[in-house]
Amino acid sequence: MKHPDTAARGQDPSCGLECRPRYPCPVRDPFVMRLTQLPLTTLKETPADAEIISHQLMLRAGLVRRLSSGLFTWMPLGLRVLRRVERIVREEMNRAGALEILMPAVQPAELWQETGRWDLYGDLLLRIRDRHERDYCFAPTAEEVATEIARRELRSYRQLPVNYYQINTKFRDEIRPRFGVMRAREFVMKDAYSFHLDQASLDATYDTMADAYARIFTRLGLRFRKVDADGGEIGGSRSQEFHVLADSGEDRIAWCEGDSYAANVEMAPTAPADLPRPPATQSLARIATPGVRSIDEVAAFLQVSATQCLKTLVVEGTDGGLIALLLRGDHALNPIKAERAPGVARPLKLASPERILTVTGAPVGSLGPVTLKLPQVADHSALHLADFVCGANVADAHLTGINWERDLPLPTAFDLRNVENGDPSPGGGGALTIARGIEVGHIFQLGDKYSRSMHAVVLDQDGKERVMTMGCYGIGVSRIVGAAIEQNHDANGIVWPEPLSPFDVILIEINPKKSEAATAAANTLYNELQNAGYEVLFDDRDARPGVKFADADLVGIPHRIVVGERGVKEGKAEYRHRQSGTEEQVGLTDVLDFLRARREVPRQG
RNA sequence: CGGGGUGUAGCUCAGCUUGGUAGAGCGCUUGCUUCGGGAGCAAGAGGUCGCAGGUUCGAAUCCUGUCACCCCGACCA
Repeated sequence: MKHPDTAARGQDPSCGLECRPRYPCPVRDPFVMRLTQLPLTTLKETPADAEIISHQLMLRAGLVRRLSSGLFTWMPLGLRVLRRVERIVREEMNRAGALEILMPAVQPAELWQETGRWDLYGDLLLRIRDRHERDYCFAPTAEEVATEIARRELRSYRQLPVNYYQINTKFRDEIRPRFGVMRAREFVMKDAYSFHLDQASLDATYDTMADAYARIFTRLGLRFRKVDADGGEIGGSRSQEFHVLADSGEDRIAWCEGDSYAANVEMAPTAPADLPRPPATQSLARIATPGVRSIDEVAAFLQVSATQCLKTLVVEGTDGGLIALLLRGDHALNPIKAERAPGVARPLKLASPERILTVTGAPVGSLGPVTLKLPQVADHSALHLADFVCGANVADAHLTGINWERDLPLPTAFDLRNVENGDPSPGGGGALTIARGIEVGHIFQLGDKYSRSMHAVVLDQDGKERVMTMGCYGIGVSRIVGAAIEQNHDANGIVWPEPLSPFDVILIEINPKKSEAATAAANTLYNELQNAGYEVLFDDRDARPGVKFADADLVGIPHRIVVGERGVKEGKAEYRHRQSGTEEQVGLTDVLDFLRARREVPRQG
């Protein structure tokens, strides 16, 4: 039997069907918005396996439940947040001229074999076999399918450019899922794929997408940065990431206010020092350093700063030999840069301690460039050292007072290290700031990597086949929910930005069984708010006030209206703003006007 | 994959060293009293102690294996 979904807001709840009193008719409201009808399970205690705050709060507030490693069920409140993110993403993608489609989440191996990714993708790809023993995968991304669609549908340059997108579940069999929905194995992603006749068209769409992304994250109420990024395996010339700023982020990004330079730390270049190297003041000496291995130990033992030490890392070379990489003691090797250094094998691989001992005769903790019989590449800042300290290539001994050119020749100079807070910006506008970010968006220019291998062509003006050039553009929809919480919470729980909150307003009635006048006032207000277009969560539970307040704070709905016997006698309700904590008494009949003044436009529908 | 850790009630955990009838707090149910920031009292429901072997008169506890989950690392359009 079908429920007539006709009960208008604010009207008699009767839907014309017989509902037994114990089971109130569920179609009374446009959504189930009464807490007596929505089994919300909040947790006072933090579940043991939740590491970061967003994961803890999502579990405590009943937004998601873990089913298995990296797999989550989105519960009613959480799903509403996810839908709000999707909605904004969808609106802005449509506005930017992209076309929504929905591709299969399960994809045939043949397509992935065409581009070679069936073999290249490795264990991250979840492979499935059907009853006919045919191979499939659960899509971690959809370049192949999008390209397949384009090569079948698009015949003429006149149809270009086209930008297809979808919002769909993806699966990546992550080695280690963690941080709740932030690095889940199954997740919701918006992915878009654009097709062009030439680079100029690709550039235009790429820029349009960059603008759309900025609009999306701005509308979501998030603090974010767009940064230059490494294209990674996906290839292509231009690539930028959008990061939500949060201390728990897995990425580090660097930017400069002075010149608007911004890049992932893995990308930001360092330059040779402007100033000449300081003059040598010490003479070379050899010191016994029994048991001293790490830079920290060396610095402590010799009473020098780590910045006076030279770090020697040994990696495998392209010719099968070893190469020494030299860094200042306090600097960190940047693997992506190191892979570009002359003679270094890709992917970067540190040499094993055993092999280093065999080849150099010295243990890992006692290496240094002086007398080292290996090709050497030095970071710019390592070459700026004077009177520095390093291993003596003999166990338990270090050299001090070393100076370039006097004690050893200058090796090849290269940019090998990560930038650090305060390093000069490549843009020349001052010092870099470094912060942690959560990658929530990534845009790429793919070029013809996929379209060429899959022969995705159109005819140009001259009737000649031209391989289309492609861009792709991703947004981690479910990850955004976690990232937003990382950025917006306090000691009492989540503090949703208005556009993301599962509800616009939470209405709390104090002691529902005590005062008929208060109950009537609360129900009237509830209906009025709904009629005005607000999505209202009505806490009509027969629970103690403290419990309701605590739940309201935990769930984080931005605007709270409390109706109780005390206030109703004076014709008042109480308003509280979740973020600022400010409270005000508001006349029961003034609530709508009051909220209107405090909120952005009530959402449509 | 390497290293570390944990599996006992829905959740957080104790009990295990030294084997002897399964525990606490929170949550849940019922009643009474309460009621504007996570109430009090009383009475309840709820666990084949991850699973499989083994040792033993007897195993949550000891042994072996196995599975799951978590943390660190490597990895990550």
